[in-house]
Amino acid sequence: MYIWRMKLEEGRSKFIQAWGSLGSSWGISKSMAQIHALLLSYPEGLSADEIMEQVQISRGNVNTNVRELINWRLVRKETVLGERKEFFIAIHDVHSIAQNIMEERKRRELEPVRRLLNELKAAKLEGNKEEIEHFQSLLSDLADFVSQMENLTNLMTKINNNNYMKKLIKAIS
Amino acid sequence: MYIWRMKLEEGRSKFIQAWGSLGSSWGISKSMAQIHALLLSYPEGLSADEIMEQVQISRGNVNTNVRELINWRLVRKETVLGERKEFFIAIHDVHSIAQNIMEERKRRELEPVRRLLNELKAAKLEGNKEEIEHFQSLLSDLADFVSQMENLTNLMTKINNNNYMKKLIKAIS
DNA sequence: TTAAACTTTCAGAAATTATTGAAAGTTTAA
DNA sequence: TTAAACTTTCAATAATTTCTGAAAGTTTAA
Repeated sequence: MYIWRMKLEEGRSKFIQAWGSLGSSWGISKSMAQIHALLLSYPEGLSADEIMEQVQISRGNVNTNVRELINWRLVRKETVLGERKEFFIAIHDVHSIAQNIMEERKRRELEPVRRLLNELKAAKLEGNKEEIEHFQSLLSDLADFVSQMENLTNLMTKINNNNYMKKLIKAIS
Repeated sequence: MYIWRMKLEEGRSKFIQAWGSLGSSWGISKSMAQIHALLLSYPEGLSADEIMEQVQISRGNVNTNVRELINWRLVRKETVLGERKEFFIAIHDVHSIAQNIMEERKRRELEPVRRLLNELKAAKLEGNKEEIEHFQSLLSDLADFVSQMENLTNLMTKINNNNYMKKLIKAIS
């Protein structure tokens, strides 16, 4: 692969831009993904003004999306002694990032499915016998699938904290 | 849990509606998710007109989204002897569904990340030494994470075809 | 061939989601 | 207290995504 020279700032900015468009395909707003990329790329915390400046977005947008990143536990607020304003610093440990994203997605995506399936499973259906059987077997298959996904995300958490487990997974997969 | 009576059609329609809104949070268009839910709930294939009717969407929308479902390998075209029109039938096996969704997401989400990371890794960065070190260690951590996700999706494929493996996962997680 | 039956395409409209920016709210130092 | 420094909110607007429907394209039967 050809090697070229690049200013750190240029690399960072490429990373921020690219992470932003990737965010969209992950169902995350561009600004949120860009702020996250920016904060990941800095060892230390940045203020709202610095984020506005670097990502070129409004104050309101920074506020909203930083709050969201904090909800996802991907970013923490930091206060610096003698400074009035708040600083925002990313969680830098990739294992924690992965785990927090997984947990949030489980909560947002898997749990509503489970609720729906339980609701439908609880109903006594009336109509064509074969069609009902098909529909109910669909419901039960989906419920199994959801459980399996949950097992798998739990497994991922385990892997993250355990190098032996990581090797085991690699070996059997 | 209280048990109430419900017509099959009503249950199906609830399922379609709910799957549609879940689709949105999965980054899938509502119509695509609804069509998929409809087709999953029928043991046999449906024509474009039947889909339009049941999901209450336009012909163009059906055409676009059914094509997308076929790209994701979640639906197949079917022809019925003596019928001019095409029918669409869902893949009903939940393991295949899961596997195809995983593969498509891997392709769409993980691969672009890998490309970005490789591009940045290949550059010789110039600037503050500590900041560069931090940035590069971020890149390498992310690359590790991507590999681990890939291992995990491969593992999922294995699990699906192997009941022993499924139990193993449940046991260790 | 023709024309009926069907599928595909795509420009414009509608719906949804993200962003701005200014006003309101809060905290702190003096 | 006051006022400066900062954060939050949210109505209006912009950007993006999805959907419609009519026209163009294709296939098949006669």
